[in-house]
Amino acid sequence: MPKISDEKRESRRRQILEAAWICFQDRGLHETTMDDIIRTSGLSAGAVYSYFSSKDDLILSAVTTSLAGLGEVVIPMLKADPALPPEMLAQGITTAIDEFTTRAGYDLKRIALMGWSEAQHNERLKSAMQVFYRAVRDAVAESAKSWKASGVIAGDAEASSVAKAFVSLVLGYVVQSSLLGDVAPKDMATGLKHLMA
Amino acid sequence: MPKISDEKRESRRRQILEAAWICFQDRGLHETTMDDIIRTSGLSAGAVYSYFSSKDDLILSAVTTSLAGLGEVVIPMLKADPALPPEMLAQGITTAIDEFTTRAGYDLKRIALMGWSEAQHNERLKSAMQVFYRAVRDAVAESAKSWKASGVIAGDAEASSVAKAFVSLVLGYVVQSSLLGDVAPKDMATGLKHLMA
Amino acid sequence: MPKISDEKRESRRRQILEAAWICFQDRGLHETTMDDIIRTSGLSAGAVYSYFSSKDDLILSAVTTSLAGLGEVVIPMLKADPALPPEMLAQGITTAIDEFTTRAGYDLKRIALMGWSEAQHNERLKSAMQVFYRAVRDAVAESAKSWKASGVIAGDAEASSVAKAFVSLVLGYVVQSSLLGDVAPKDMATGLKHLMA
Amino acid sequence: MPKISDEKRESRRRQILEAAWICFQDRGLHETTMDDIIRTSGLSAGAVYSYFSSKDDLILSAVTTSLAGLGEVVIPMLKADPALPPEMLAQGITTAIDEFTTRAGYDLKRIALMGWSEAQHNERLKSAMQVFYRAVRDAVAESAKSWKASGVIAGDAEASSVAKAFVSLVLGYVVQSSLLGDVAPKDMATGLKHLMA
DNA sequence: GATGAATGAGTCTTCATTCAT
DNA sequence: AATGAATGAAGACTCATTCAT
Repeated sequence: MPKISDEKRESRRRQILEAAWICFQDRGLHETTMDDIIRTSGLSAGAVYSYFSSKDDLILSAVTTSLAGLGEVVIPMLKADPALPPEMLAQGITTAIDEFTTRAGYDLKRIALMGWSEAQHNERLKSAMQVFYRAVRDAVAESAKSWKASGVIAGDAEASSVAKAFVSLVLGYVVQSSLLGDVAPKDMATGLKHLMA
Repeated sequence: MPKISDEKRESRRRQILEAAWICFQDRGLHETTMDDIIRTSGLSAGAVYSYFSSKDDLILSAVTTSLAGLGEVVIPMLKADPALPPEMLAQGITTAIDEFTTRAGYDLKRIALMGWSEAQHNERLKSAMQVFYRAVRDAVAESAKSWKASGVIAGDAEASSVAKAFVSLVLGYVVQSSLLGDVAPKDMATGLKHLMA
Repeated sequence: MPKISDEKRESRRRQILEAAWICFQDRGLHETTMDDIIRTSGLSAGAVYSYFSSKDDLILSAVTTSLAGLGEVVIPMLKADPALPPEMLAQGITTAIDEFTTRAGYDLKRIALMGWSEAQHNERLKSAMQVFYRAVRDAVAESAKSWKASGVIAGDAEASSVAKAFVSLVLGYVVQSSLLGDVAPKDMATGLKHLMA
Repeated sequence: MPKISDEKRESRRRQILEAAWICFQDRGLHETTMDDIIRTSGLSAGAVYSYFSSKDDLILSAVTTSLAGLGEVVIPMLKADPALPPEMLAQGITTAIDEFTTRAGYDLKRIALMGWSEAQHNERLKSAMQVFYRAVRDAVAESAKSWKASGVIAGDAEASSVAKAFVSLVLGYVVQSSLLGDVAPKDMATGLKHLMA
């Protein structure tokens, strides 16, 4: 029995994660049953369990993997040199989120929302998410320093507060988009700009 | 035991809701069992079910009641005349949220977060939440018009985009507060002000 | 507090029994809840329990009372002198059953059927029903003796077997009527007559 | 544990049905708990539910399967050519019922009785039973035509009424047997013969 | 006598996980 | 390696009955 190749393993994991995303966003993290995911993935129960040790593991992986993918898109934008000005960054990040999260049949934004909720009483998930969001916020704080240096914002502004407010704007965009569905990246950009005028 | 008085009924409902809030924020909406709530409330299963017809009903009531209470605090602030300027409104609302949501033993902000997640696949809850958040956003849009009129923001600003951005800031505050825990109303106020400078 | 009069008590019992008949025939003996009966009767739980000590008691009373009422109609017919000939008796009894059991909103035949089923594992009810049906069968056996005496049937016929067959015909009429609904007393009379020709 | 064979599946279903018959006749259809059946079957809850989707499904299957088995014994007798004369048919069918229904530890006649009762408020069961009993009655009507043709009964007899009366006799036998327990196939045969003389 | 809110044991059913094949 | 049938603990909800008022 030859060992399965690494690519094969990776593609199987992906296949299961994809199934999990679909089910989770359809039914919620805990209302989704392992059987839902198993059936959607097209694999057997045993197979799924050989890739993910438990449902909790699958939840953690589903949320953090989606976050990591999003990070790959967003972080470079934050590290752009020269730093993008606030309203362009707001539009850029929210647009990137929209583009990255909107998949065939599901929307990872909603998975993120579910992850925040789940993290309230799941320490492992909470830690993983905190690492991610703190990294994002730190990168925004760096941008804030550039903004101060280049005179885009006041020189006595606190980078950390600016970063917190900016991150709120983005997180709130995800909430509004998932819950009300009538917001666009443009709203964040122009709204912020006018609020800033 | 002849007919119970209306106040008594209301206080019993409250007692159950209080128990539900504690359990929900501790264990999550679906990870909480009815037995958890029943035990925490100090009542019997039958009694709880005579006030709430199902767990779903209890989830809906727990989330919407907490939202309604919050609305009573926030809406007047939005309707203040003359309208509070943006950064003061941001600080005022986030402070009010903190004060209203922080209870003995639990934090309703986390219940809100769970509600957003649950609303993704619970239409009744989603509708109820949409009504609330749209009302809030509409009120913010009214404030935005005042801001335009009084020259606080540009005359050609779109009130709706300004409202969407502002609401994002507040919603994002709730997320950041629940997830990272290191944000204060002051951050939103000063962050916004500096972003606006 | 003056004791309630006997007529009043009797009419209350009747009221509850009537409610029980309606519910039982609608939902079945065990699928009917005490609350169904309580609500249908228009009385309070306590009131119903002051007339019937338990649900089992109510089931027993509902079935036996309906049987007793039926007996009052059927027994005289069986004791008619001179005895009615078989096919007229068959038609007479089944017609009487139809007339007695068909009430506004329910049909006691169905209650009888439920009683037979319940009696399979309810000894008290079984005994009560056995007393009734044996009495009926004994009366039929008496008629059979008259039939032999008057030459309507063979002189060497066994009255007990004739009675058993005749009673089967009547019981089977109840089953067929409740289950298939397309039988009439006339069918029993003419069917029997032709089978006898 | 790869796919189980069809025979294995069938035998497992049988095992559960057998357990259900035992419990149902002991305790009644609704007084029997799923746990009773589960324990009696020797399987686990999950296993039982993988063969029968609900208690209702199990009730329906228990009753209709027993009916179907009985049909396999009785229908050939009704279709015998030349047709058996009435009293022989009566004795034949009731004897077949006795032989078929009496099992080690339980009696399917009682299950039939419970089925009739249950059918009063269970439409799916009612339909299934109606199909069966109508088929039986139609076959009896065919026999009645033979009887007319061969002069066993009057030429102007109505086959349908004769069939209805005959079926009543058989159904009533089941009732009397289950309720009073002192009837034998012979009683139906001789009782009918003498009633016919 | 009457009321009806409260009790809590008991029921059906689900579902994460395992392991014999 | 893979399969999917089996497990059984746990969960939501019901309902006969009681008893404080």
